[in-house]
Amino acid sequence: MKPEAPPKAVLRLREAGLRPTRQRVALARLLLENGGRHITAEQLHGEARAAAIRVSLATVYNTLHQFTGAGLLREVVVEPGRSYFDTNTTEHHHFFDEAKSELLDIGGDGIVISGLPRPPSGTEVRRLEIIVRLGPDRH
Amino acid sequence: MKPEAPPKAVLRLREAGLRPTRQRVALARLLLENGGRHITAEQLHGEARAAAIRVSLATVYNTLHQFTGAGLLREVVVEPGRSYFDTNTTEHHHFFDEAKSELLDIGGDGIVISGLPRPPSGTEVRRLEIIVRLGPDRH
DNA sequence: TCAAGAAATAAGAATTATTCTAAACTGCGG
DNA sequence: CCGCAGTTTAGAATAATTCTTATTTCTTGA
Repeated sequence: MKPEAPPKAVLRLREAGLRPTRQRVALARLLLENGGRHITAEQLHGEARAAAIRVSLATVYNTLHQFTGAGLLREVVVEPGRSYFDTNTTEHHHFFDEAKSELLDIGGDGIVISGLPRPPSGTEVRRLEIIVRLGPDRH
Repeated sequence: MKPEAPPKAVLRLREAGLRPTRQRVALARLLLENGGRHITAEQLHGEARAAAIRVSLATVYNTLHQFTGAGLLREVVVEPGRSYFDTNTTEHHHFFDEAKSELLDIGGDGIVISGLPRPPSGTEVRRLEIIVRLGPDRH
């Protein structure tokens, strides 16, 4: 008799209303136990395979979207034809290095935007994102 | 003898170093003579067909990218799997209505952002974009 | 005005990321 | 331990975009 304490990932999933299945728990571990990541579905699938987690690519996509819906992840779209998922769900922004196709967080604290018009009637703001696109320093 | 003055679109293309071919001139007219548009390749192809311009989808894609490279257009990426091209190349930002999949310009004047960190070394800022994502007003 | 070479276009195949489908599997309440 | 709703899977399907190759069209210079 050893009443195992449920691992943290299992609790996070339950709180989010998602059944803690084998693959969701495994993916949650990869994602949520290493903060500050920006990862594509293919990359996560690769990491899962590398970690000997048997999970299909379709499930990786499903899971990423479910996590996003549950507020565990944030989807970031900066390149045509590819989505990144950000494990940082607090208010923040991004640098995007176009040469390396790499996202970098810009902490949300201390950033102030003034002069924005109010949204058109019938709509309200869901999220405000700043993307600072970077290229190689030409000098 | 009637020494036709070259239409404006032809001049714009020449300035940009692009040969004024039949299809480029036609697409330039559709795009540049109606300011403030946000259009996808498929949409532009549709408009061209509607205007009885015979042009292939591949050429529409090529042309949009060439125009973007030449600074006549700006590419805006807000949705996974689809690119918009913006005929407004002045400094400005966007509302994105997620329900209608529609972009709206936010004039760049009077918008001030403070508190941004400087870019990582080896890189420099190519463009700064603000995207304000909108959803239906829930009340 | 014409010919030749360079550049551009078109049609369809190919690619890439993602979503869908239908069947097999599994966590969980009873 | 049963059963079923919710999940997962493999592979097919889709959507946007890019590539390939042959053909066509600009431009230049004789």
